[in-house]
Amino acid sequence: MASRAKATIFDIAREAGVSKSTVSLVLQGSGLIRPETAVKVRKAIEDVGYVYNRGAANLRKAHSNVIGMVINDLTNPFFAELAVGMERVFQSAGIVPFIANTAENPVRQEEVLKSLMEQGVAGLIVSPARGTTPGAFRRLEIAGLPIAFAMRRLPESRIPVIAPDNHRGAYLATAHLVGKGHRRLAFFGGSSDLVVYHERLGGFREACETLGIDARDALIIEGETNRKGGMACLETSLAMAEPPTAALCFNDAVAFGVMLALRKRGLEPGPDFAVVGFDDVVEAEHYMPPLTSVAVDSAGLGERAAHVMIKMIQSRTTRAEDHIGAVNLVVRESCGPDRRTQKRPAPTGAAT
Amino acid sequence: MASRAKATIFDIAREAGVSKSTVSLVLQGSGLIRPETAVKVRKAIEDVGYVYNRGAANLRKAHSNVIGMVINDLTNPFFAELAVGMERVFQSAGIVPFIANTAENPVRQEEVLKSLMEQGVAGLIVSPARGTTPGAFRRLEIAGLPIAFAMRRLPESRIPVIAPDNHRGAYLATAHLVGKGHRRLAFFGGSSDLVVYHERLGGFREACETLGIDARDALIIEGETNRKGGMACLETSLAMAEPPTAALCFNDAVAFGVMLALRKRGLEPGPDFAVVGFDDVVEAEHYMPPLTSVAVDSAGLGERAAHVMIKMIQSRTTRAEDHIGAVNLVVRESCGPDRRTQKRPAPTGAAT
DNA sequence: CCTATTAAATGGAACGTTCCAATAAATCAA
DNA sequence: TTGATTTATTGGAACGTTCCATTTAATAGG
Repeated sequence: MASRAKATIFDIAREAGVSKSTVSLVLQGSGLIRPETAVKVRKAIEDVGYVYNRGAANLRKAHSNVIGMVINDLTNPFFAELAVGMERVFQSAGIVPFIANTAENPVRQEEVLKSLMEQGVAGLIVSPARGTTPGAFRRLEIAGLPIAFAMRRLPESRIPVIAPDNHRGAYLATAHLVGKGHRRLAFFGGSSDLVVYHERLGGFREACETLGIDARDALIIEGETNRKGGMACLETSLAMAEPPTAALCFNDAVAFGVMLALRKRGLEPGPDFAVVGFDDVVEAEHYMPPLTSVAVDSAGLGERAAHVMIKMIQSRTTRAEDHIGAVNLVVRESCGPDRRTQKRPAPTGAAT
Repeated sequence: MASRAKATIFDIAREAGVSKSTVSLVLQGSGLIRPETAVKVRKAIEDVGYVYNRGAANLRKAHSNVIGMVINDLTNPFFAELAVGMERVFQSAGIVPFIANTAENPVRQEEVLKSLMEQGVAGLIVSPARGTTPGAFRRLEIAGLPIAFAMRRLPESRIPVIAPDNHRGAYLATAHLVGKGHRRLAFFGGSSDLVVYHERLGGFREACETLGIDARDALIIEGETNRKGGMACLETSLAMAEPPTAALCFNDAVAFGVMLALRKRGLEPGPDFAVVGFDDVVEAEHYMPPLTSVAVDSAGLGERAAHVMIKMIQSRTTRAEDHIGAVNLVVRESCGPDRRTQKRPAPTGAAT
């Protein structure tokens, strides 16, 4: 109820019988003030119910202590993990991370970015929304604000990126399927407006080529990056003359959709059709059957991104090296051997 | 690279050949300035690469335009939904919501709250971390800051709450199980340091009583509110002399764990043991079998909470009515009839 | 006991806005 | 034309800090 006018350092000063400057000094933990004075002041701070006004302080101080994390989809545990990882390291560095969600909407992203700038953030970590225009960050760049991309990157941009090794992940997964004897491989889900898509698809293609598999474009089926998209992909693929026997999915959500659709058709994921996901979200382990997936350690990438940002801020630069995080294929039970090729002669050996 | 000293309204003023006051006026979209002047100024704003300093503005203005949303676990899609719902309405009200995660840690929560206060937020929406001490918000309350709790409440507190009707949800779910013929009902997961737990358990108990079921305390098994907790609960319950035939789970995660553990024992969730969850997260629909659960519409509650907050801010009050959101039981396939009681006479009718 | 040195505390200007009171310019009524 | 009114624009003070240059107090050196 009360809400009497907010207390300022002047109120503290009066209460403690010192000057405002002295109060400011103890607020900053300066060693210049006599311990007994500090105690006195701290008591006054408590008594008047003071809350520090960081906005006023930032008016004078060179840099603020808040950084913005702009996430494209907080609802996706995968990105939420990323945010949580970042938070962890920022917290222990005395930096306050504010999270904002763009809901995969570039317009919203623009607004959010503007707000964060106005708030005077010291840096920005962004997982850009799908459909972000290449120039969207140009203004922030020339303003000299440290920015890093996490998880996703923009087509042509000099902004440092912290992301998993999508290419290699896809390669590993594809090789795994080939090792199981599959020859008709599909790539399900995702769309070409995402750089990640090209990276993962690139790994898939390279693996096919290297291992002597014919990667027909017809089996590369774009789609939504969720369960629904996965279901749709499976349906179209099975309607083909020569349907695939296995699929690498753009992400786990797509993979779950594929498994759902298989079940609906009375097929058993694994024995009847091999599916591997990407991201290795927590549910992957608990699904029926447990999903083979490429683990990317998003929390770890978040931590990494936070460290990069801290370094950028400290060295007041806007440049940093990219960081490509290691991935590893977690083999579970969603990939049986190909029943057809099984009877045929041994698979071709892998080059490289 | 550049980062020449930040442009201020004075720079704009010089560039446009007007006074700083004029610039301030156009910045606020005042109707007092001549349109042509406004255009001139806006051009200058663009030219000098100006970014508004909200910190400086807040120094004068009564209230800021940012509100803080403090979430106990962003990793849980359930709470993430809540945040997303709030964001939606704040955005369209010109309010910038900053999300902070406490990771269910009261200490962290304290820090986060402090930061948000220092940042000068206009209000706070909080889903308090487990183990929050009753006095944790006392200071903020007496500071006269509008606060609302979402999803969770604190034992004794006058702060308004926006939460689902946990009691009724649990009642409905329990009645459903009884309707299926079950007589030995268990309540799995959760712990008594959560108010929500008491609410849900209360609904369970009331339903048992009303429907003439003997709710033995032995069958109320506390546990972690995740898959692991669910698995543990099932194990302990099956080790009993007279094990239950059905369970209401504290939330969906617990329910998933229960189903997992059933499978592991060669039992089929549904036919062999009925399980119902709470929250109705997205996976519930897609699980094997699809999980019967109490839907709470967290995004809707988030929107509601945001509206309440906006009203509190506008009417500069710290009081508001609680809002208890409707729930509804989504019946899917995880609850078969009790095989044992099936052969017995018809179940007792429900009173009330 | 006085001066030089160090330690503590202080006043004032500055940071980038908003808002009020005041001015200047334009319009109107007579 | 002149004063009254309205419309646009402006200077100055204030907001709550930090930081620098000073002042004051305490201590040491001779």
